[in-house]
Amino acid sequence: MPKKDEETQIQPPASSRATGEKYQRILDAAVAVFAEKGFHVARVADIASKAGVADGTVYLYFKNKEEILMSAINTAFDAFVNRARAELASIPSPPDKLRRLAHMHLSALGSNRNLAVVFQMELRQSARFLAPFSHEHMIEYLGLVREAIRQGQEQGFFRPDLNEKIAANCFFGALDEMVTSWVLASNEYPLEGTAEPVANVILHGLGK
Amino acid sequence: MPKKDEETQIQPPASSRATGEKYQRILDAAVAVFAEKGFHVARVADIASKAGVADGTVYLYFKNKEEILMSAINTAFDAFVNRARAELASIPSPPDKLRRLAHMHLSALGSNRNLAVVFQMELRQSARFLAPFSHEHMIEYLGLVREAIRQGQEQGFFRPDLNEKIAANCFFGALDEMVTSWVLASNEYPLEGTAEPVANVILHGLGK
Amino acid sequence: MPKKDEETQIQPPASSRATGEKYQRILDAAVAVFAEKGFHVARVADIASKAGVADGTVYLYFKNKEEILMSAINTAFDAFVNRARAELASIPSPPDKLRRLAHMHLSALGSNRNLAVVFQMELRQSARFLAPFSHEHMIEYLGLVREAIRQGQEQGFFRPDLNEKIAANCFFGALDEMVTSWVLASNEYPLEGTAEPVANVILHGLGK
Amino acid sequence: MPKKDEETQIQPPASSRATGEKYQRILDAAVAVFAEKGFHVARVADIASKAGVADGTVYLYFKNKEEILMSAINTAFDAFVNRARAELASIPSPPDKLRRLAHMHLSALGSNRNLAVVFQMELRQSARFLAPFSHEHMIEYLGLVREAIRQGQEQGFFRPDLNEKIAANCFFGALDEMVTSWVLASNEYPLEGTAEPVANVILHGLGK
DNA sequence: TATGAATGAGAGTTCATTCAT
DNA sequence: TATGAATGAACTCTCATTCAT
Repeated sequence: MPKKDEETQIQPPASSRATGEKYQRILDAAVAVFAEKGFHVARVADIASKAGVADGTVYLYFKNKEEILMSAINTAFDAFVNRARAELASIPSPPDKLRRLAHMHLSALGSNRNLAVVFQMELRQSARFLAPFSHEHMIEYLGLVREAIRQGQEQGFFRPDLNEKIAANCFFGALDEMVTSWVLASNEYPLEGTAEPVANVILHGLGK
Repeated sequence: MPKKDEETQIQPPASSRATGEKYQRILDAAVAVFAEKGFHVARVADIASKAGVADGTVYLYFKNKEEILMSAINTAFDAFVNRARAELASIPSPPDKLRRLAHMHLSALGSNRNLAVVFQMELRQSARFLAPFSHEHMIEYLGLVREAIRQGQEQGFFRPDLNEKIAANCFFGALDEMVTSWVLASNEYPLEGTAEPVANVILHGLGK
Repeated sequence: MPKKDEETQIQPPASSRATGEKYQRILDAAVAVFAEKGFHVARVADIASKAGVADGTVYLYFKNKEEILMSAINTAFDAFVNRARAELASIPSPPDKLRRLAHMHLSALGSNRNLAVVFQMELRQSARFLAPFSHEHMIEYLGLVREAIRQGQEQGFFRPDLNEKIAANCFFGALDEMVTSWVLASNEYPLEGTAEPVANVILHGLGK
Repeated sequence: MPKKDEETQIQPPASSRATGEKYQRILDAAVAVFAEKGFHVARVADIASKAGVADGTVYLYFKNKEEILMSAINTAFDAFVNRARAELASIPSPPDKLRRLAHMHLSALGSNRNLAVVFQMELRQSARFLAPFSHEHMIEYLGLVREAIRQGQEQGFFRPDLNEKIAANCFFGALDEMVTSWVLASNEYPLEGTAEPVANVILHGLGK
């Protein structure tokens, strides 16, 4: 089980000031404000104010408002995909890989509600209208899923006739919907707790 | 097989039947513009221009920009849920109900790409930040799915230990991801064509 | 002798509203504000306020602040050069042409102090940093001067060994400096009144 | 013939002789940046960067951005007027004085294009909107010209009926226009080379 | 109903200047 | 002296909405 909080910690790029302390504060504030109001309604002044810096200071760390969102998404996504790839490498069984991914996915977003809100609410828009960089991450993530499914088919765990892309979408879509549902829910419950039943349904669905 | 094009036709409210033609033109233009630029970036002037009316005319039919989006979403959602409810009533087998829903879902959005884009890109935002009315539709739709699942459990088609809400999320999430994936794809393919394999995976996953 | 006030009237482009009334008010206000503060220090809000319109209204008539300045300069310059060309055509004697140009030059700017200030203070900058269009006018104007000088040389009025471009610069420079000097002077005096003595010096200087 | 390069060298005030080197570097950088972008568009950071110092360092030598421009203009103007006064004192003939001034004027600016650009583009603005100190220099310079003209009239070289101020403006205006024309020209040519013909025209114009 | 000119609040971004180090 | 991160006031331009015609 990964340490939850660090999982989704957003890290400053190497180019930043040594400490990155203010960078981090602005990024955290931005995620909170984006989560509360949505990217377009959020004002840079809100972010600065929440981060406890002057408006202009934001622009010492980020080129513009869009870059703040992109940084938040990309950093978290990057970290997640890298951790996921590393962990999967040490798991031989394809079904176990998917089960592990389900846990990681729901744990990562379940441990940082603001980030989860931003991912569920802004990621699709950003994939379409902002830098398509974030979409690359998505493709990479789905690539991990597809790889595991392919291996599962080869090793006889999953039905070989299933279209691998559709299967991956089912897996990802189910997890994604769990997060959306959790984000929109007013009552709090541990998101990762739903990983097993979801994995169960999908793995069973993929199996023979 | 449902008649595709009419499925997602947005209907004017009874009060403006007389002028329905212009109402409809504005709504269609709005969906196209929202699909192209996203709600926040779209300008009311774009919509008016695309609808071939003056800016001010838009406000004779809609209170404000937000109401245009809400009308588009609600009208389409309403129509879809009503049709879905009606169709499901005539299908006795719970698995067949879900299979039918998958077809309707993917057919409805697959037949109107602009509307699909708006649903996939704007619905979540609107559920959170705009009138939560659209979320009601979502709950209603998921209610249909849950009902079918519950019946399937009662009738022994599906595993009785599955949490019905989670199962519904898996079903809906898988379909939703197929649409998102289709919307973001550059190459064109018939969305409804993926209904069978997706239903297959999920139904198999729910089964014993 | 031309009617002074109409000489420097700035006219709206054909594309404008039929009346151009507001266009004209904004342009006049802009010239006054630019004259008072200089282009960069002048705020669009100053112009709008002085014109008695809302800030946004300015942008219904001009693309941006720079275009306001360019319009003011180009319109006045255009009108001047066209009038000058027309008048010169009816004057056979080259020295009389230059004498007439001196009067027109000083009369045009002497009848609209704000415009004169803008020309003397902003024209050079605009020639360098803004659209070089205004510089084209300058070249056109100097072309008229050079043409008259060339004719004067051919007809034996002026020394044939004088470089025509340098001679034109002397003529224009002398007039220009009279305007600058008049603009910077605190005491008021009729600018056109200096046309004769200036023309006298330069024409004498060009003569044999 | 004067030594060209030193002519327009900007000197630090006595108080900062010790650190004159950095003072000078900032001033030179400022002139270059002002010449390139114009005073208002130039950023202090540009100047600091070009001078190879930190932004804050600029403020150890100058009170503000405006003072940098004023210092550059005043220092160069001061040096020029002093040299001019000294040289004229040793020239007995009024026409020769003017001829010498023409050479000095065009040589001084012709030997430092950046400074020439700043003088031609920014001096008028600064005379009006910034410290009127630079205007004092102008009056002083024109005073030298007027003095020479007056002497020329008394000694019978120039027509006695000419208004001395207008005559001085013709002289200065012609030179000034030569500089402006040279600054705006894309092709390079030695500015001082135009001193003789210009002086020729004006002196002839002033003569009997 | 329909128009579209006019409004004016609002937000992102820049940059001269300061000051703790 | 020198630095450069931080500040925050200021300004251009946009656009949803209104209303006189």
